[in-house]
Amino acid sequence: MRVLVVEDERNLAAAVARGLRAEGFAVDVAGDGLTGLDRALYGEYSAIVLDIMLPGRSGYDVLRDLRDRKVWTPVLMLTAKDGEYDIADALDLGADDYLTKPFPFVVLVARLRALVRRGSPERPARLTVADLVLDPAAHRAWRGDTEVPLTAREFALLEHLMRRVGDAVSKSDLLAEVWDENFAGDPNIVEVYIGYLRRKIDAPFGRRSIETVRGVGYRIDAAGG
Amino acid sequence: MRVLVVEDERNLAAAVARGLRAEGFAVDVAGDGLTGLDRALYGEYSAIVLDIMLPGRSGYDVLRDLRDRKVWTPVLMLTAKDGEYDIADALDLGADDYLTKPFPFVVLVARLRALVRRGSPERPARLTVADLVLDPAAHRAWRGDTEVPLTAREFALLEHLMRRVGDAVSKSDLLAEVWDENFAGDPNIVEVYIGYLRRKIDAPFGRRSIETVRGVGYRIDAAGG
DNA sequence: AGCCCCTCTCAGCCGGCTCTCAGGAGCGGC
DNA sequence: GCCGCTCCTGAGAGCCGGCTGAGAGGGGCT
Repeated sequence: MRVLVVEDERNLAAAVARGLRAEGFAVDVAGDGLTGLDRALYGEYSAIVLDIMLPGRSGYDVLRDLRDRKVWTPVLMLTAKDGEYDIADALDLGADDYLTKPFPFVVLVARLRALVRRGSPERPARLTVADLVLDPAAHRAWRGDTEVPLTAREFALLEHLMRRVGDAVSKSDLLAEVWDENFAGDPNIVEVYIGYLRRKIDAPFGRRSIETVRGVGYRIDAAGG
Repeated sequence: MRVLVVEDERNLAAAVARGLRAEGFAVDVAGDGLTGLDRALYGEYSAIVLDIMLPGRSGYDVLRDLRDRKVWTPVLMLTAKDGEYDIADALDLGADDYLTKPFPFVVLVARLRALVRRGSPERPARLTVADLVLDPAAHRAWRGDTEVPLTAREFALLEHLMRRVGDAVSKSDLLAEVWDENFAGDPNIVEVYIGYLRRKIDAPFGRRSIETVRGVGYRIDAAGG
């Protein structure tokens, strides 16, 4: 679940990013309209949080550009209370939801989840590979009939692998999309989390669904191991 | 994921090639417009990174030639800042995206990924020669119905030969593209790995798909041996 | 404040992949 | 038949990639 936050107030942006990450989203931040537009065009996001008041190019303009270019990623607009900008215009332009600052963080999360769920109706609500089932909206996972509790990070990693069933997904890909585009830490973290996942969804069930493709990355097989 | 980089500044070309390889792309480099055009015409690329300022034949010309000949591989143009060349012209000619030098490497990667995603929505087909099957995305190989486990190097070598079915591929070509452009070690390594491959995909099945072309290199025949 | 859990770092271990080397086999030329 | 060159192959060393346990840091909840 990848989210782009376009917000120039650094403190707010950082707080939102931190919070969303804790909720299991992968978050990119853009500090102005231009970079925001750029990222939105070339990244693959489940949703975009877009401030209206932005230096350079307003949230309006960014949104219009996006829709003009046939990018239909769900957009949640952020507005200040003063009402200089009209939220109705934004909705006309193709925004999917909005929030007035200041807002409780949990509301943001709830709306985002709703957006993501709505925004891709053609996508099945649940991911299934063999007897592995993932419900991204509910954030729950099952192996057969037994539910398996996963942490946010574990869940994001498993979701990512399951969305690309059959493909060998490179470690750098995983780092970029489950962690952060500019993740600077030890790439070993991926191995660590693969290990956690295996101990939760494989070992107790005598399975082996996550295969290591040495020198390349990891793969979940359609057969399900 | 195969990418062609057409760039005359050797340092930049090498740096880009190295970086992209680390990101999991297979990279070919051409140092001038003519060889660039040649490769683009006869190679099978997911995307092309094309500098505009090139000796011999400019990136413009290369792009025009390509499009004239109905080659629609996504092209990302590189321009220097001075603006002697107009990027609008390039886009008119059928470029898909552009970057102004100098650029952050991550941006290049992101744009390339976006290009590849847009440009080839259907999953890249499997490579098939007789009953030999290779799935580059999944990184798996089969002889008939039985899967054959290959190491990263073996896989790259076989993929390379299969992409040039029927051609005799020279040892130096293989060294440059499967190993490294500036590979310094013993060229005998190719023979060694051909041996490994034969023992995995041929010997157990009583086949002989990799033929030695003495004094030239190796060839996989369309008939499949 | 105290506790717990999640996340991430670090270091050590292990297996096997990659590569080197050298001797032998095969092929072609004379 | 002999010689030279190319290719093949077995053995083995080194190294790298991946796995794991231990533990620190931090945030949230009680």
